[in-house]
Amino acid sequence: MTQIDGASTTPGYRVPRLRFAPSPTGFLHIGAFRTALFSWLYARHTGGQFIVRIEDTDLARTVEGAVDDFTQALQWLGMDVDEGLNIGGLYGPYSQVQRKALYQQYANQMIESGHAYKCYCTPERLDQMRKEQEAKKLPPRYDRRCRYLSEDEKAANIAAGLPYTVRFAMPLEGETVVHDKLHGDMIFKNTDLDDMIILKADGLALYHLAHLVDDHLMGITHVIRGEEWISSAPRHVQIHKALNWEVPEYYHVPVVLGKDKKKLSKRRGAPRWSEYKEQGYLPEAVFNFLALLGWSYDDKTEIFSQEELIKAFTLDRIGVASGIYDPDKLLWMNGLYIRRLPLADLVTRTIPYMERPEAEGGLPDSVQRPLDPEYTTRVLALEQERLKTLKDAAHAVSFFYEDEISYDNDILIQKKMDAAGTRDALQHARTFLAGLDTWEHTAMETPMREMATQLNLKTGQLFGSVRSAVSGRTATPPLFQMMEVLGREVTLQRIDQAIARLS
RNA sequence: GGCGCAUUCGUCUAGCGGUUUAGGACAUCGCCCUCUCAAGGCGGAGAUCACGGGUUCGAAUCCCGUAUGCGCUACCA
Repeated sequence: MTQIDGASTTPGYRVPRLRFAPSPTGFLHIGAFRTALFSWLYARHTGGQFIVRIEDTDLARTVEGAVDDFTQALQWLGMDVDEGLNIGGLYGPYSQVQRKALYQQYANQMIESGHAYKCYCTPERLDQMRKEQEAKKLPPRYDRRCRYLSEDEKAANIAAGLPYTVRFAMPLEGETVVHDKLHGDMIFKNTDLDDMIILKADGLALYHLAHLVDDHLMGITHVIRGEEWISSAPRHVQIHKALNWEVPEYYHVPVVLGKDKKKLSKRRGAPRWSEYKEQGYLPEAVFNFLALLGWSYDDKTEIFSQEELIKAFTLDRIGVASGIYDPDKLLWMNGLYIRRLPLADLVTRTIPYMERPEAEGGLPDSVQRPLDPEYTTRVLALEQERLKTLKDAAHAVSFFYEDEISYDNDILIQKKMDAAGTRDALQHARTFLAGLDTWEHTAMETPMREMATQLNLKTGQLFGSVRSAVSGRTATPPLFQMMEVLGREVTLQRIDQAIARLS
């Protein structure tokens, strides 16, 4: 295996190198990508590199398809990767199972230097020890039995071929300082740190060793990770010392909490990232929203394009307090991004949602696919500012496409009106509309306002009846523009049907 | 239990010793606009800056306690 020591081959100034290192143990929710986003933004802000590495040392929990899933997520969010699995790079491989020998090499090195030792304790003994400690209300911790094995005992264990793990020999006194750029210096007593396992009995490294070896070899300069790692950070600092390696800059960012104030997790109902795609959220809106989850620019700016974010993003403006993620605000932001979309983009991006089967939130199955892009452009022009998600469109505009609309007769009859009066009003409207020279909304409004006056109706009453007749709805885009798009034939036909319903 | 991190409107946040009667955004309420629904505009309500002590002429801002929340405490990451 040829490896390049990234940290030592580039003396002096190093281009920032940051990584996203998920473990493929499940499908990620958007909170998980927020940390990746910070790394990506900083890499792009500084002209550095963004690396993706798979932390797959836990074979038992590895989930099929997980790597594909987050690869797609990065793509969807527009986070391009400089090095990583399936892409390659100078510091590969980028999957930890393929780097097994490397971890063993450094573990051995530490055994030789006295910074680590082989532990022959069985899982059963460990379990029992933990139970006893808990019963005595003591902090559960390895009792370091194998650290003090005599040479004879060691030889006997080796001769017997006993399986072993490798543990890190933590300093027995003193303290460890973790320099964190967000939290400042965090000081830990070494007596609170135990001799954790760094190599499992099967020879594979644990996260504590593996991530650090990789970060070093891959020349990672800034480690941005969730604050759930703070507790183990002093252990990582100690391993760096034992290996005589430089500690990267740590940024422990707050976890994202759900409504229940617990760490966002799939088990607690946090949607997968793909849910947002499926529901018709725009990746640029999700990206913007995610960036604001624990990071802020100033006291007012919160809408940023990706380019603006790259320009504005600095690590020092990441906050330290955990925040509850607010789906309402994301929904608002998505609506805002939809409104700002050029119409042509909106159409091409919305049509796939509309063409989905009815059962999946698309238009009624009776509507012919594929949709006419030109007609749909005219339809969506009227609906754009009313949409919160792309998926909303199908329901909002279905009456533009249906041959038969169904509705309750009650909605035809407006306040302070009766069936006969409504029928009469619709008849007048029908006659007028049928006689128009050109079918343009600008030609409709003024005459119909006059008509309302003549009929002794409020415009709201007349327009409301016509609206319901033509759409089967009570909430629609502006009436005349809607009728223009529907066309004369459909409009008149639907008014006729409404009149028939009231007879 | 131990160790650690955090604590400004319901929520996200600005604030880094005096410019603050604590600013913005979402949500909420009201008004305006208006053919409905939105969008938009204007305005209201909403935070004794967790609490208690210090330091200082002066603290949301610095220090120390307490409380609460969260995280870690695996041959998981």
